[in-house]
Amino acid sequence: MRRILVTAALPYSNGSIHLGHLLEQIQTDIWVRFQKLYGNECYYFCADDAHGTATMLSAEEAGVSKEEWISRLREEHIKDLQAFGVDHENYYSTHSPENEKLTQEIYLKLLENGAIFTDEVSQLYDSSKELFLADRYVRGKCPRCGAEDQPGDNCDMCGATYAATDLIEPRSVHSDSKPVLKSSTHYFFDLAQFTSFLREWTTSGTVREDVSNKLKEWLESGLKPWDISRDAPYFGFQIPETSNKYFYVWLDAPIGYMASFRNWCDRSGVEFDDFWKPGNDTEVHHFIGKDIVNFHALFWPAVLKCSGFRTPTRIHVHGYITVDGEKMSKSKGTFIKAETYSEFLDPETLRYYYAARLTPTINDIDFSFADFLARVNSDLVGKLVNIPSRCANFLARGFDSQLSTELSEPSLFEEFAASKASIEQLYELGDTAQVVRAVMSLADKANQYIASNPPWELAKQEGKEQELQNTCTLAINLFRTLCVYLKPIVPMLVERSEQFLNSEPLTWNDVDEPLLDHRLGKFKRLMNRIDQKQIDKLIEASKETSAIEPESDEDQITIEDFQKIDLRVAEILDARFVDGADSLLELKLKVGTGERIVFAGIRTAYDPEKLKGRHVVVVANLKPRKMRFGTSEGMVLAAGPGGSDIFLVSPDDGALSGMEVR
RNA sequence: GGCUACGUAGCUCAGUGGGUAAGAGCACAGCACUCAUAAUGCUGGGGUCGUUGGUUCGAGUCCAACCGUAGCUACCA
Repeated sequence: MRRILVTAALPYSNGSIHLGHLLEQIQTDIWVRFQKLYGNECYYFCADDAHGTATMLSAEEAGVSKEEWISRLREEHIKDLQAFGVDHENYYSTHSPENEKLTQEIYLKLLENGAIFTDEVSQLYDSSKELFLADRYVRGKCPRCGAEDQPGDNCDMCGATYAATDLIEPRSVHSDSKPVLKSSTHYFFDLAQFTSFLREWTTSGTVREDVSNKLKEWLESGLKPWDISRDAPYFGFQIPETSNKYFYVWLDAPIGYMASFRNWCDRSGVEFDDFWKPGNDTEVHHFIGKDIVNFHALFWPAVLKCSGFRTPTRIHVHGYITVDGEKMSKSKGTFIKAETYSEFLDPETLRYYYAARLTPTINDIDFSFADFLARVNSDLVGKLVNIPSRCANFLARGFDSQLSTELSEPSLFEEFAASKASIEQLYELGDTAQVVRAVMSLADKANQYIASNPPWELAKQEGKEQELQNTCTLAINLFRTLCVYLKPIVPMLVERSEQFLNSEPLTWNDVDEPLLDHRLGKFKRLMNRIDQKQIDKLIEASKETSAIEPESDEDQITIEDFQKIDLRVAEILDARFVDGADSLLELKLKVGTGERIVFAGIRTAYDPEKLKGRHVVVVANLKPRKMRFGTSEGMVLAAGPGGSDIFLVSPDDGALSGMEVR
């Protein structure tokens, strides 16, 4: 049995979890769940990355303490990740006593081993804010192409790279003031001492070849000292024996992996040293995005090596996420937060889609809504869930949900089991795209089997009862095998399937032994199809209101157009649920002297009892519309994206039913 | 600008050390079926493999240049 410690990169304490974080967290979670299901000892750790200038300034802007700020975000992050079934042993924070202790211990080791030195650095300084400015926080005209408002490291317009001091008319983004050059002592880690170690380490199977090729550039152009200190004010850990120097956030961030683990060791009984001291046969795996390879595959192993810890077993690097072919955009509604996603769509659909797209390469992954809809509906609902759905009834009706004592075609069951070894390999490599393809091709075979031994025909024939039961038994067993294979990817769907199978939680080796002579649970719908409308709502809700683009002429209406709409104040006389409608409430409205019935899609946000007596605004001359539940004679106005965020428009006190609104 | 990757049917991808006539799933069209969430089964159309040039008896595969996309470029994290 392997003993494996796994980490995903630390989300920064400066914003919500979004599709990008989820790609990595889900990828890692799938890998970990596979290892556990397979029978290995595997632990998954993460944390919020709390330090740095950005969190410090955000807290200040929000008017709360830094501790309050990061603790709020951490709570939110944990909640979001749990909704997507991401199951960490511990989700900690880099701003923790364990991390401070480890960071200082490691620093002192580096110092003791002669890898730390100091040097004077002159850097742009915002004297009104009394803050040294990272290149990112200085903007000005590009020295090459003259483009306005470019950051201090490279130009977004022409791609030039330069130093912040080269910018024309530089200004601090914090105060708009002109920065001045100021000198200060910085602490450096002498990375060059580890050149030959890193050359060896990066080419010994710890990273894929494409990643090590990229790292060659760093190694061959000569490793420079790494600046690991920042001047006060800075949010981080203070460097021992200094009064105003702090550790750069990227020094303590990866140490946060260890700290999160140590914090958990203290309550779980697992030995910290088993995983972090050299000479053990345990494994450490980091999952990261391609943007932070240098920190994890150069700085981090060198720091570990120098301070007497073991180095990672493997660094798994993934690409970036784009949405419909473009970078996520707040104004287009493609900057999708975890919370918004889970409001409109089943989080597990994202797990499946990501799994279907993830390979071990650093290629970017495009979240294409059309592809997403098609894959989830066609694969999970049309193929997989369809199998029990088409057999369960026959077993329930004729056989009291009892499986037969033998399989009609054991060879087919064995064929499914024979994929086990190759699927293991694919999971281990992180090629879940191929796992999904392999499993879906098996699901096709299961459906073909049913089509060529049609239960609905057997059910009509006298004396074919045994054959019918056997056919359905095999189909259910094929489904069960597929559940085992997909369990790391869609654990919640498989859990519902386990309830139907009326069996213990499935384990990897269950694919070898069929479930026979066994009573199934009641079959319930295992998964719902995705409706395009849900996606539309998700995009709408993700659009930031402040990012609304100005209307074009064609979208504008005249005052005459507007006057055609008869808006009236109405009093809600009665409100009640509509049977069979998930989102509708039936409202009885008093508009002036008349009464009318309006169906409003506000059930997810309002309790009918609380609506009685309330005044709202209604479109009074809307053509009545026949619905399944009755005729709706108007429309009440409300704001918001939907779900629990619907806000009825009400007049101020004093307005009377029937009054015109204009 | 430099570096590392990527570019194959409408979409997502597979194409082993260059070698039969470029594959799969989805989407689309036709047929069949009606157990199943308009699910399933069978059949079919669709590609100058980013562009140009080169190496070779032979190139999607190797080389070069160019175009496009992404990331990095050590002080964003």
